[in-house]
Amino acid sequence: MEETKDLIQQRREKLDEIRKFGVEPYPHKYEPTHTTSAIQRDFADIQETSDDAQTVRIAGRIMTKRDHGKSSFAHLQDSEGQIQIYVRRDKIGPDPYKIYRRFDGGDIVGAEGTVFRTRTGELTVLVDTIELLSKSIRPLPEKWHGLQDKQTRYRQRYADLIMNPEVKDVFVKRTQIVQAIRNMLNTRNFIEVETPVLQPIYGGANARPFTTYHNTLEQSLYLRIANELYLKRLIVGGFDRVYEFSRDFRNEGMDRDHNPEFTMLELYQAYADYIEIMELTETLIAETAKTLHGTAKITYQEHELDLTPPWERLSMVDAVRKYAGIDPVPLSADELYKAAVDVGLDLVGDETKGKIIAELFDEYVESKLIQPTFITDYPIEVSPFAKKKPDNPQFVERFEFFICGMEVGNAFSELNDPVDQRQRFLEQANSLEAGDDEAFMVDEDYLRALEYGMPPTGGLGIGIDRLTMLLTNQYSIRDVILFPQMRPEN
RNA sequence: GAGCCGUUAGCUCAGCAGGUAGAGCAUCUGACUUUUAAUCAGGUGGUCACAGGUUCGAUUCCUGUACGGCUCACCA
Repeated sequence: MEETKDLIQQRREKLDEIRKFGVEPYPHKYEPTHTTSAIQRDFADIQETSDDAQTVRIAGRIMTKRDHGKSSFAHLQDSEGQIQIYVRRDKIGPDPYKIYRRFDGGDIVGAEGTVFRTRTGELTVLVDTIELLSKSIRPLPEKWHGLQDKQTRYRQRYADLIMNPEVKDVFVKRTQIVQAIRNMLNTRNFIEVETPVLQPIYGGANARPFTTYHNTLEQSLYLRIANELYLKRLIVGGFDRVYEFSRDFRNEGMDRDHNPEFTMLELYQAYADYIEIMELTETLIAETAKTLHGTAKITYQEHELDLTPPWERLSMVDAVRKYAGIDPVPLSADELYKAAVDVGLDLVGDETKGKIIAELFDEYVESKLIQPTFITDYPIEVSPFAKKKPDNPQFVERFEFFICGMEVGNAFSELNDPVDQRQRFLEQANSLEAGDDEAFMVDEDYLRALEYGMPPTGGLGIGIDRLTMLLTNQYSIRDVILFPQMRPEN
């Protein structure tokens, strides 16, 4: 980049000078004996320098450097933390010290020495030898304020991770969340599988897809918006418990809790219904929180949350009654329409009763659900893959769960009646024809699978990014995705 | 897509009722062998996001564009 040419030029000159000393600035390997945190742990009791001091070898990035003439202090940072090193000319020799003087903040070095504690009490490695492992020619951000600019932090996540250790911590936790869930599912005899990202027919959710093209097949393909229909094919095939952490892609807006590509855990369990899945859900999430924090009570922004099961369960109709002040049950579609418009809902006029209930819920209920809450029994119109309730075919056995006003997951008793499913597909196809660009087409192969017979099955999807936001107290989805989607810089 | 805000040195930020810019840190030179935001002395570094307009003169005022942030809309 042109703007830092001068500083980069300076460092390239140092690079040349280092080479003139016969030192290769980009050697091939180094063998550390300790990480910084291992030293902090193993030498916690040490007082001063001792003659039988154990030699350690560490490797890391120089974060600060304080030269004092013939000696110098610096902090090295590795993947686990930082440790101070103390470099003395009379220890390492005059020529190595000249080379060391050309090291900069950002350089990656290996150092061997003994551990002691300085006058001010900081555990420090007194260096016997130090060598350059990789010369940095681009200056790091300032040490005190670090890197603040969000744009730079998202675009140059590497610089963000170097400068802001708490960022790295979030992503370590993200991995731990996935790992905790994986362990629990494996223990429960679920099998982790992989299904196509490139799909000839997209489905399993209402969303606009990304489209791509396969040259050899000479056909359009879609990046999956969900993997639901593939996992259920596997249930048909006899995998009774399957799951996948699925990177899904939706060609829609971006905001605090939407990124065009995101990760969804989907799982399917044969012979379970949505009530059983509800129990699994609250257990999975509470246990994940415990693995991470040792407790199911967490803080998210200004809210204190208790994820301990059982969570509140509220039917969508009850929720609308409670929060929107409208009881949809006794009302006709027309009456409900009028009531909804009266409270300020913006409707076109051709909505069905179920659609209006769902709209009322989205508008007046969702944001009020702070503590973890299951909302159950959705209108059939908005749930094309869920089984009808036996006692009321206008509603389905479905739940979503909300925490801090955010939808985190979605589940249902899976529709396994192939005739009913075909009918639901046809309704979607009609909507698509009519211009609903989030509806989807008939998936004949999926119907064929159902025709072979799918056991009664409960299915669940959990937004891993949003769950990570909650469990790591991050305000934006961009802070739990390493490389969030951004417009090009230029 | 709309509204508001932002973009000034490598980083973090000031500044200007219009008169072509400052600080701290980083960097460079010198001093300094237990410092830690090291210290002391001196220096370098800027197309003030980009393009137009108003003006004798614009980094400053106006308009547009780009990128970002927040809110809303859209959206699971």
